[in-house]
Order: sequence, then C-alpha cells, then structure tokens
Amino acid sequence: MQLEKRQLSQSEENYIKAIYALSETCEDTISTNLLAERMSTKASSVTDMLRKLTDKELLTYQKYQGCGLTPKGRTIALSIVRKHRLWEVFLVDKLQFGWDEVHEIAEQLEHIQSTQLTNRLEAFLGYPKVDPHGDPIPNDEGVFDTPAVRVSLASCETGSKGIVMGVEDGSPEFLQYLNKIDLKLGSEVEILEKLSFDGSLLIAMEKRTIQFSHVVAARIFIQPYQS
Amino acid sequence: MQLEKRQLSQSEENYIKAIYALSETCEDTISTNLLAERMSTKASSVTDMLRKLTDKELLTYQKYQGCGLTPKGRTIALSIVRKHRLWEVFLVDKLQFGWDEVHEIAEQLEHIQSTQLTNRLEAFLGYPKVDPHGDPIPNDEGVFDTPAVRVSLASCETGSKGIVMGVEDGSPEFLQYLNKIDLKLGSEVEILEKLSFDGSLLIAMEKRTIQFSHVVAARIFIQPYQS
DNA sequence: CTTAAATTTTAGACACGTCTAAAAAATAGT
DNA sequence: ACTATTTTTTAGACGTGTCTAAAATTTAAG
Repeated sequence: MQLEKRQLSQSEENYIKAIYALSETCEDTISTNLLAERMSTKASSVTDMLRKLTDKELLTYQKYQGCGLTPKGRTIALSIVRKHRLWEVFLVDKLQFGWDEVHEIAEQLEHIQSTQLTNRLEAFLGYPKVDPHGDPIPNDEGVFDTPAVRVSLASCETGSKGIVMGVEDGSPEFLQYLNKIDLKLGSEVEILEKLSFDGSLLIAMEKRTIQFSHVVAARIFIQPYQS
Repeated sequence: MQLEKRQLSQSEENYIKAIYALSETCEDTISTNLLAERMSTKASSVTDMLRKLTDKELLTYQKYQGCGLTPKGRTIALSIVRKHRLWEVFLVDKLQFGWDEVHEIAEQLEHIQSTQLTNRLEAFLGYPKVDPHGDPIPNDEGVFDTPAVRVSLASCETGSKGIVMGVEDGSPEFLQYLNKIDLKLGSEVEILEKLSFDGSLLIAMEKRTIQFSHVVAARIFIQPYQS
C-alpha cells in the first residue's frame, strides 16, 4: 500500500470499508440508504460523507446515482481489511481469543497507522492467508493470494462432501452457535439431504448429524472434494 | 482497572496522560501553559478541556489555580500508561522494532479499549515489569511492582558502578545515539570522573570509555552496586 | 501598594461528523 | 403521462475540539 499524503479519520475509513464490503457482496453501485443502514446512521450524514470522500478522489459518486470506490479508494479499503484480518489472526492465534470475540477489537486495531507495523505483524504471524473466519488476507499490494474455491453450503448438491473453509463473521451469536456444534475451519461435512419445503439441510459431521436452516447453510462455505 | 461507564475520547485520554506524566516529574499542580506546551496546543484549548475533565470528576481544577488528577483520573492515566508500555514491549520483543521506533505506534495502540486484550497481551508477553526503556508497567490494578532502585547517572558519585536500568524515552534521536554507542538496558557502567567545569562525565563501559554531557547523563538511570 | 508583565480565562469563530426537517429527484402505479 | 411514494439531497442545527483576540486574574517589580 503506498502511503497517502492525507490520512483519513476513523469515520472516513469506516465508510470506505463499508462501501468496499457492500460492493463485494451486492451490486456494484451502492445506494445512500443501504450505506446508511450498514453504518447505523442517517442518509443525510451519508450524503455529506460521500461528498467529502469524492472530493478526496476515493469515490465515484454522482447525486442520486449511488457510489463506488475509485482504485485509490479500493487500495485504502484493502489496506484496512488487511489490517483487520491480520489483527484477528493475532488475537486468535497468539492471545487465545475465540473467533466470536475478535471482531470488535479488530475494528479498533484496523485503524492503527503504520505500514511497517502491519507488515511485521504479518511476518510474525507467519504470513497467514486467511483470518479466523476463513476470509482471505490481501498482501501489502492489496492482492489476494489465489483464492481457494469456496462455495456456500446452501448452494451445494445433495451428496456433496467438503471441508469448511470459511464462515460469515457477521454476528458473535452465529459463531458461538458454531462453537457449540463444534464446527470449525477444516471440519469435514457432507450433505445428506436437502429438505425442499423449508430449504434446510441434513449434514453429516465427523461425529454426528445435524440439521441446518437455509440461513445457516448460506453462511458456511466449503471447498467441495473433486467437485 | 474497573471499567468506566463513560469512555473517553482519544483527546481526553491524551490530556489525562500528559497531566499524569507532568505530575510525576514536576510539581504536583500543573499549570495551564505548561500543559499547553506539552500538548502542542493553545492555553485556551487547555482551559476548555480542563473544564470538561473536571466535570467528569477526573481532575481537580480551579480557575487560575492549575490542575491535578483525582484518584479516578489517576486510575485512567495508569491504565493508559500500562497499555502504552505493554504495546512497546510487544513491538520490541515480538516484532523486532528498535526502542527508538516504538513510541509513535504505541501512542496509537494505547487507546485501544479492551481490558481483556490488555491483560491477555500482558500474559502473552510473560508479565514484563518494565518497557523497553526501563519504565515500569503497572498491573491491572494500577500498582507498580516494587520499583527497582533507579538513580540518574548524573546524580552518582565518581567511582560509582552500576547497571543501566532505564533511559528517558523522549526523543528517538537520543535513543538512536544510545544505539550507536551500544548502550542498552543491562549494560554495566562506571563513572571514572566527573568534570566539574561543564558537568560532563567520563564513563567506562564494557568495551570502551565514553564522555557524556550532563544532559545525557541525567537521562540515563542505573541501579548502583551495593551503594 | 500600585503598576507592569505574565498567565489564564472568556468570547466568538471554524472544521468535523452527526442529526432533524424540508425540498428535490427518481421510481412506481394506475 | 401523471400522481403518489420512496429515495436522496439540502438547509440549518448541535457537540467536540481547536483557534484567535480580548478580558480577567495573578504574579512580579519598583
């Protein structure tokens, strides 16, 4: 990441990060209301910030037309994501936090400004490729290392088998549920049956069989064996 | 450290920390101008902040009479100092930063809010008692562990011998100078001569003899042998 | 003890990031 | 195509933390 002459406020960084996250999952132009909801703020505040970040050439934005990141904005977003995920690895691997406990702390740590710190942390952690939830960690240039095949469990066929490669890290409750059923990254799972009437799935795990609602299954990502 | 209901802004924390540092070294009531200079800001800004922190019951302050920390304010100051010094140990011991490089980064990390993080970091580091400059690290209750005898080199007699226990970590330049002459915590030193006309000292180190100005000698702290 | 100098506080301003309420533009329904 | 509704932006406000300039207070000097 090249260093920016003007360093951003935490608030600005949070907007950039949210826009990046939304443009990864949803359509490529982000609406003001969607962003407002994600940031737990009001649309008018969002408009102000979009204007400011556009002035700084981090966003493409036209009135009433939604926004998207410029290459410069994307670079910054990736640097924040990189820091967030590296700190999560640190918290879990070195300080024995659970994967359900690290998000909030990493939200603070991701704003620490020091490229050198980030790079040395990465080395100290042994150049991890994914964070504790299986999300990939971009390198110093903002490039992801050959992303492994990751398919939502909900989108797999009956009879598919695979290894859990990632989970959505939205809520601690969800992650705590996964703890309780002993599902981790690396767990082997097999889809025994897909129940058409409610979209839930019967899953064979190492030691038992479990039923996942569609919502849960959509948040678990596996690498299927030989497709 | 008990958790405060109202969490402070970084700016408020920086004031608290500065007031603590000044009340350790200087007299016990801190003047507005002194604080303004230390914070690189204007006296009027300081007055505003003193008022605010007094409302929060972290300072004792009366108009024109200077300020000091309340027990509550002192507890917060110690928690910030604790975090700062633990992160410095992390940066030096785990990420191979030099003792002259860590201050700025630790100034950011000290504001991270999570008692659990601080305590786990402390355990991960092996419960260090001092930071890389020899400054003591308070425990979770804000108590310092039996501070070792530390005397300024400048205040020792000719013929005194001892081990370097700490250095003032004000400026990177000073620390880099110490790097250059290979003076570290744990180095053995002996005062060969004190030159009365300029206050400088002739010092014997492990491999050579060196001359310190009074200013330098005042910033190096040793534990003298059997006094 | 009275004035001069230094320090400290107040008053008024500004940038930031947020809000509410009202206006403007886009979208949908008929 | 013309309302009605939703979305988005503007306008004006507020709290934080800062500033400058002016007023108040304390300290120092004669």
